[in-house]
Amino acid sequence: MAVTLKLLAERTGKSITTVSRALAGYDDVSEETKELVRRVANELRYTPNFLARSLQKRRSRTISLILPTVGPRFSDPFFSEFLTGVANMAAERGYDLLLSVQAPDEGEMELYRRKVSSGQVDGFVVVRTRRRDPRIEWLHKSQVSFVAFGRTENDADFPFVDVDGVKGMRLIGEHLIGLGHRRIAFLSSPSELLFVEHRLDGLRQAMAAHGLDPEEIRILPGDLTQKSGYEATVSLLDDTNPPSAIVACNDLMALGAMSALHERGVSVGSDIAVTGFDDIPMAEHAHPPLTTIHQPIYEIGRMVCEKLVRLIAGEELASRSKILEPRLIVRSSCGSLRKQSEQAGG
Amino acid sequence: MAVTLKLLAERTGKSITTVSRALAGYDDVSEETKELVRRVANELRYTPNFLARSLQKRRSRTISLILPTVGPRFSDPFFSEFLTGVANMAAERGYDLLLSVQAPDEGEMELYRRKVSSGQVDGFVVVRTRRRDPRIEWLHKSQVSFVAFGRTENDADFPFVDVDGVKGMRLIGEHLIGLGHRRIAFLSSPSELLFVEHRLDGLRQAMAAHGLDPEEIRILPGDLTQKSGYEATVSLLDDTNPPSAIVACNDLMALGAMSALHERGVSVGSDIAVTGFDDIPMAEHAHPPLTTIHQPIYEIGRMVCEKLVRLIAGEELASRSKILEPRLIVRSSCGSLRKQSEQAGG
DNA sequence: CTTGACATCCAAAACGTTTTGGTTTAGAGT
DNA sequence: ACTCTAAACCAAAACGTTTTGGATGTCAAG
Repeated sequence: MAVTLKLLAERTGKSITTVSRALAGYDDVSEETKELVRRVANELRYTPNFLARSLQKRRSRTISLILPTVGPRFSDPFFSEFLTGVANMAAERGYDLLLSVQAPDEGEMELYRRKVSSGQVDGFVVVRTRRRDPRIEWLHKSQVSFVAFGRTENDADFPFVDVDGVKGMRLIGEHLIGLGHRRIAFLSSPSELLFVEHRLDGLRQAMAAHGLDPEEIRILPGDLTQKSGYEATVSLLDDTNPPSAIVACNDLMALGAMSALHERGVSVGSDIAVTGFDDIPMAEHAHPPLTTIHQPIYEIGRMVCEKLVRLIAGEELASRSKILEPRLIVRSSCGSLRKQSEQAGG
Repeated sequence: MAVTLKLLAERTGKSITTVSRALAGYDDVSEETKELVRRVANELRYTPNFLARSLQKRRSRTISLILPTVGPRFSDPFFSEFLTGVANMAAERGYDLLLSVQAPDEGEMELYRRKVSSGQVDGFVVVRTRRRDPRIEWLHKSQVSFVAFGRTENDADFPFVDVDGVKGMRLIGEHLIGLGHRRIAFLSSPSELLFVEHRLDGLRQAMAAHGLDPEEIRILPGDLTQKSGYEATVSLLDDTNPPSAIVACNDLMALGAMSALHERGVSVGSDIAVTGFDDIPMAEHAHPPLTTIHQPIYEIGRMVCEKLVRLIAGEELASRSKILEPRLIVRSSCGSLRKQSEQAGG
């Protein structure tokens, strides 16, 4: 049925070894023979059996990405773009991408272990890193190739790509303080995720740098979803002394906040400032467009994957880790500068 | 290094055959031996080599999803949820998911072919079906297992899951006409995608059912992105006789339209009605919340995957295809009923 | 004592590659 | 005539499973 080396050997009158080596381009095969083999291989549309090859080479040219979902359903606007970056780079380098979904529980580590010891994958892309991350500890200890998107608290030196969240949120803070905001609320999320901590730190640094007390930041819990941004904001509005600026730790929560504000008739941009973080596609088209920090998420996906492929190939990485510079995108959700001066003038 | 059947055989003093059959639960192995083998396998943390097993069984227990991206980057809010559905069901059934990204060009079919003939995957999930879809033609002809999300024009009877777009958009049409709208614009996209055609048909049917001329629908080109919804709407607003309702063929375009309307100071809901299709998470939190058609996208992912797994296992499918009933979600982007009556009263 | 049935086990082949460790042949050098 | 080298080739082993087709031993029935 399938076209195998055996068939090619019969058709060319050569041995399986020779056919194999001809296709692989070894120079102990004559030019004529190579030509012949290639021709017949093309005619019969020969495709090497991936399983047999991987079994023998003990390399599967496959990388794994295990998505730590919380509920059964989740919706991360980042996800598709990051994944496309990873998948595109993987394809360019001749790798395949095996995707799994697994809640961060007891089963999680077992899944990692099995993927490795079954010979299925050569390495991992780790996403949504946690403060103390058992995945990274295990992968590091087991000497399995991996690259993370995000950092952890344990000081183990492992390869990762991340955006400088501290600096990013400092930029947001500076921007808001520059616009005159003093009463700031921060829409947070479970502190298990380290990047949230980074972002809050950045905001605190900006406060401190301007002689303001970082303790004055009003911190509200959330879980990164629009819904939780909405709910947190509703509770804020019932307060006697509501903040003049709402700093959300991601865009989704910022959009939820804006939704609550609209509902209450509070005008975003003039009555209150709202900022996000991530610059998801929706941010630009929100109403009003959202001031936020841009993360080049597609590029990050590519970088993570490229590092991983290098690692698997045994190359030395010039730099194990890379922290990207954040970029402040000023839109009108904090009031445009023009508006500010108008207000000052009026 | 790795724990193999050979090692287990040595440790238990049995043959490789017996160890293999013990673990597989055959009843030509004594209970004691099974117990012994299981114990040792657990102690040594034996994991079957996936590649060797698949090679021998000629089944990889892996399904493939090849994402037909347009540009290098894309952002589909559906994607993450659909994929999670597929991946979750795959995991439940003991399957893995291999993800690739490939533009719909010459390379596309070659990729499908290679995945099959390399023995890498047992079947495919096909997404974003096109009117005449070479992927489906080829898979059908080659007798490869696959399930599609969406239909095609060619009448080949293949398994798919889809939402009844005609009916969905008819519901939207009825709703708008019931609210008194007559001048309707439709934000379309390249007609290569069949579902867009279905949706337009539904709108036409609603018009015709109420004695209105379907030809009166003003159709504007687009490409399913917010940006194109925005641009189409801007061009509409420059018109002398702008429509009273904008029907977008998906939510993203509807959000782009709303963004343009806000910018021009047109009030969505009272001055003009806007509708979407899909019910992405953002729709609920838009300003105003978007009236749209709900698609249970996570469930669809699960259904598609389950059908595929069944097909691969050689089970007869009770129903090869499934067309889901659409559900109209009325929010306030067309004006709330209360508002309507207020207007009437004033 | 033979036969058959049954329970338990296992050697070898197979899946399709790549790698190892050769062999064969022709021609050059001495 | 002999050895050496280089070019071209290939048989067999290996990767780790599962399956095929027995083999062996025990016990009961005849």
